Amino acid sequence: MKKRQDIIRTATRLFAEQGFDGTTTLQIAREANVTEPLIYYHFEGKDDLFIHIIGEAFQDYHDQLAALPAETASPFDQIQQLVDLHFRFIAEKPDEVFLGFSPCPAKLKDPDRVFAKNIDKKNKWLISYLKKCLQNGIDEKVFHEVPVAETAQLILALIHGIIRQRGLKADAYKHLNAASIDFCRRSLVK
Amino acid sequence: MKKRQDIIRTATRLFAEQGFDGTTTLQIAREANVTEPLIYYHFEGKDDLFIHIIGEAFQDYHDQLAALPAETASPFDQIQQLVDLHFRFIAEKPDEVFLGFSPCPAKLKDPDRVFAKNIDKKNKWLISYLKKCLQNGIDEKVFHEVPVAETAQLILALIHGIIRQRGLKADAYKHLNAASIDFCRRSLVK
Amino acid sequence: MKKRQDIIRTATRLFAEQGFDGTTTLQIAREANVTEPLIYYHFEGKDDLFIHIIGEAFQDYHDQLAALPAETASPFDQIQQLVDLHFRFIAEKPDEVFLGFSPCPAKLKDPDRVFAKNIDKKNKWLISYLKKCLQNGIDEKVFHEVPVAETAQLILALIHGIIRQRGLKADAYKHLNAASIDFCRRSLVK
Amino acid sequence: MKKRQDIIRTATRLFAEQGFDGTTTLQIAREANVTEPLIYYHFEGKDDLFIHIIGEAFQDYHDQLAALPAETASPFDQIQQLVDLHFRFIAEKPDEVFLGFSPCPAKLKDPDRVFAKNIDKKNKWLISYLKKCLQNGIDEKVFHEVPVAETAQLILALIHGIIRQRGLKADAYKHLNAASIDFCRRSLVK
DNA sequence: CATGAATGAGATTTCATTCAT
DNA sequence: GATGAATGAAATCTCATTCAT
Repeated sequence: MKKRQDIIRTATRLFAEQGFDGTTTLQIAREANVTEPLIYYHFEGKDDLFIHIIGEAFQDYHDQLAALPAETASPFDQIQQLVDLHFRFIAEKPDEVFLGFSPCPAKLKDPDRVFAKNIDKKNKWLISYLKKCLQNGIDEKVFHEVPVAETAQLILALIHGIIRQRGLKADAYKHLNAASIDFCRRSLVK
Repeated sequence: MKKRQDIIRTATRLFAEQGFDGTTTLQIAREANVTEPLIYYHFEGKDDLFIHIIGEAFQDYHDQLAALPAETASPFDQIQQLVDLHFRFIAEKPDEVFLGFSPCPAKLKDPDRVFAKNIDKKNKWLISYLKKCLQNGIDEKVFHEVPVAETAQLILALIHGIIRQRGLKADAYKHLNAASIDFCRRSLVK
Repeated sequence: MKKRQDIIRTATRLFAEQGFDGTTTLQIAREANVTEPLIYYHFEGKDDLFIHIIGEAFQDYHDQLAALPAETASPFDQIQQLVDLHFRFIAEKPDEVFLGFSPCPAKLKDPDRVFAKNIDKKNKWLISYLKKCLQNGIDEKVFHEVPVAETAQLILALIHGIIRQRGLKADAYKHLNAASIDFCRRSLVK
Repeated sequence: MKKRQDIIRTATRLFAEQGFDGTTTLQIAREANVTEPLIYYHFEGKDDLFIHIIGEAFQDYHDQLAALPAETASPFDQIQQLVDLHFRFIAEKPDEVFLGFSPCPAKLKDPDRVFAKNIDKKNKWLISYLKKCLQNGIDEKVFHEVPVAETAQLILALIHGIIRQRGLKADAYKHLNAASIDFCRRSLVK
């Protein structure tokens, strides 16, 4: 059972570092100190292993998104919570987040497009959340009159861009987090 | 000679859509309406084809970077020029830019790490450019007192994030461009 | 193009000798003096190779069945023609016939059950042909009053049984053919 | 101890349905509701399990063959007894008989060719038995003057052919048995 | 008896690349 | 320039079998 975790941990790292297609099952096995067939004992195949990893990451992520204080907080607080959440998640599980925000591997036989739909849904949810916050802020006259759709897209792009920057230290994320919040606040709040 | 262009065009698109490892030479050949050996007539191999594509994109990109009005413009103008440049480039050659800002394929035998070094150099140049602009702005008291390193990284992340968002229409890029500039201006300029 | 035929010939023999599951693609390649990937160049896979072989055999067989002189001949002549046809076919292409009368390999992904349906159709056709001949013979009072369904099944079993006996010489088939015809004639014709 | 029987029963069915090579130990275990290692507790391996099944079937079969009333009966009675015996056996243990009359799996490591020799011996015995009966019948002027070797082979083929027809009901075998006996009698007995 | 976990050997398949023409 | 045929190397996956408990 420990070896199963070794496989998952190693695969997560390698998939994030080299991509799904750039990672071989042999490499995963070697770096996890197991034999190749063990991967097939615990998972149905390379695809299944990947989907399992993504699934777990999504689960965790969605739980945290659902726990966001939706109504009570002020518009900017809500945005800050969203940004903070992502920074926390990045610092904690950089590989998983990276994979979760990467395009679906072309070869992955995903007949029901579970994968693609999840990403799509997640992006739509984030955009919708940001748009709501921005609109509220504008309506309440606490935000400048920014173009809502574009600004939402832009903040999301900022988050994406930070996720893609891998290999930062925990400290660096903390400073970057603070700078990002300040950057957005100055731009949005009157 | 037309077929050579077909190969390059098709390969560029497929590499961007599916990644280097996720794209086979057979697929490139089929979608370009040529036979596989023709790829090897025009290029030394898959790696060479990829490097050629990246190289052309970099060339173009570096030329445009070099043409940025370094000294004369105001600090924010300089930042705007950089952002605008990327937006123009994205709208014009989305696949090439996407590839240029993607991590190097793990399997690419790049003994001298030409590829990796180029990316590194490019990122360092951009960060350094942004830091210089920000420092100037702060020194000239036209910018707020932002943390220079983090803010540079953040603006770069924003650009990266927009590059990763593929599939937008030309019009969408225009609006996003304007919104981004305004967003940054409000945040930076006193 | 010659090598393609070598693959087909070798595979036919090996599939007949050892069964589909008992034959490896490496063995086929070795005995056909080609490399394994060449099999995959000419066919989509082991399954496809097998289906191709069966398909060709069936085609040939069906054409010969269709050429049987249905109406004109006397009831026993019709039966004789059917038996003779099979003996000719066995002597000529023992492996193909053997495969054509074997159960479908369990592992063969045959989603549309083309294979199973073909065998079924063929058996039904043969039984129906034999029943018609027998009924005609009985009605014309040239045959004994045998139970039609069972006797048809029995003659078919005889043919099957001979097909399963592999490794006979051409001469042996000739004598067995004659003996079979005489055996049936004595049993059926008054 | 019950599980041992479950393994044997399931393996027998699967080997008959899918062939030795087409059946995996995992499949046997699953369909017998046991775990794979239990198969290895009760048998030395897949080969051993198969040989055990064949062995039991042969034992039973040989005992019945030995009990055939050799000398006392009339020539045709002897043939009838042989045919009846097979029909009884088929109706009772269709899978075992089917396996007993199938070619030896290519992969079965059978260094002493026990398996192959058994089949050979059995076929030779049957042919020799039938030839003796036929010769006796001809010598006693109760049979037509048929070619002995070919006719023996032919009757054996008939039996083989019926064995290969799987999935018939008990009733169907009864009728087919009667029809077969009548068919042979009319053909042989003056 | 019984099992969950693990593995060595090997089967099927893919793919970048080359050869002969 | 261009191609059909072919291949070495390696990737994914299967399977009979064993080990530790």
